[in-house]
Amino acid sequence: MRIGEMAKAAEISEYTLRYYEKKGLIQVRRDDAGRRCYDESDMEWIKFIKRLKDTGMLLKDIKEYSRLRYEGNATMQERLQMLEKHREYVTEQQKKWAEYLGNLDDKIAFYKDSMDRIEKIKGT
Amino acid sequence: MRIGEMAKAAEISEYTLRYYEKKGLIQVRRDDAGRRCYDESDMEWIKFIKRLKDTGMLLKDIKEYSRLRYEGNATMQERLQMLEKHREYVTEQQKKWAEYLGNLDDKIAFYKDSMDRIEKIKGT
DNA sequence: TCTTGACTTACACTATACTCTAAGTAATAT
DNA sequence: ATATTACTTAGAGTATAGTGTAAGTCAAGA
Repeated sequence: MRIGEMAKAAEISEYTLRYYEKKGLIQVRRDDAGRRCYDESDMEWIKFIKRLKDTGMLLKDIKEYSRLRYEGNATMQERLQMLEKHREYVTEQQKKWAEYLGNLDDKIAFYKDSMDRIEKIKGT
Repeated sequence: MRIGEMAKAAEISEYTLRYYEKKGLIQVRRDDAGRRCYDESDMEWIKFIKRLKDTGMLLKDIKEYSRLRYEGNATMQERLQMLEKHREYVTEQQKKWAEYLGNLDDKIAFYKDSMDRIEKIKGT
């Protein structure tokens, strides 16, 4: 798979794919002409990067995880630790969002109530 | 309350307070010497801005909400609509985080299982 | 062979959100 | 009176994460 195909399949721009590679997040094989060749494992890895990023992991941390991943099985323990730490972060974020939803609902209820009162006054 | 005090109370830097004001998110009264004077209602507003920001609302959208807020009661309907739209966004984010937590747990389980297998092989 | 299109590189530019500096003013403490 | 501190402004600099451009290479079809 070359870069254009990969970009479409993974829903990520070619620019971003090259950028991630330059940053050290992805390592890609080249063909004889020097063009990037992606395979299924690259695809999975890119999708995983997207999830890490979408849940607030910074590229510099994803890069660190990536480095360990390309080092192989010996780094499994470390990677597991990173994921468990990130898991904590994710559950914290969930709490935050739940709390915020409560706030927002209160605010919305308050607005609705205020507007009802205004309507009532107008009606009298 | 002057800017230094406000910054500490709201846990936000003086730089950021000035930046938000310059951007049009906050409108602040000045004293005779031209210094910013914050009151309790500013405090509440600033805390609300922080929550909007923490839940992914862009400053330019917060600015729009702010503009309506400073315009007074006539804009309540519009603000309510913004909040309800943002509420949708927040619940979507919650779903996303829940889904991601599932993925992450699978990945963690997979790592743990892989490491157990490696241990077993070593043991034989 | 020529052209088209997909690729390559290095580097410049953009957006978002701060963060800091420089130069100056005003109020307060010694 | 003077030094210190807290403030003021405009504008520059930083971090993060892309996004786009320019110049050139390579391969495949007409």
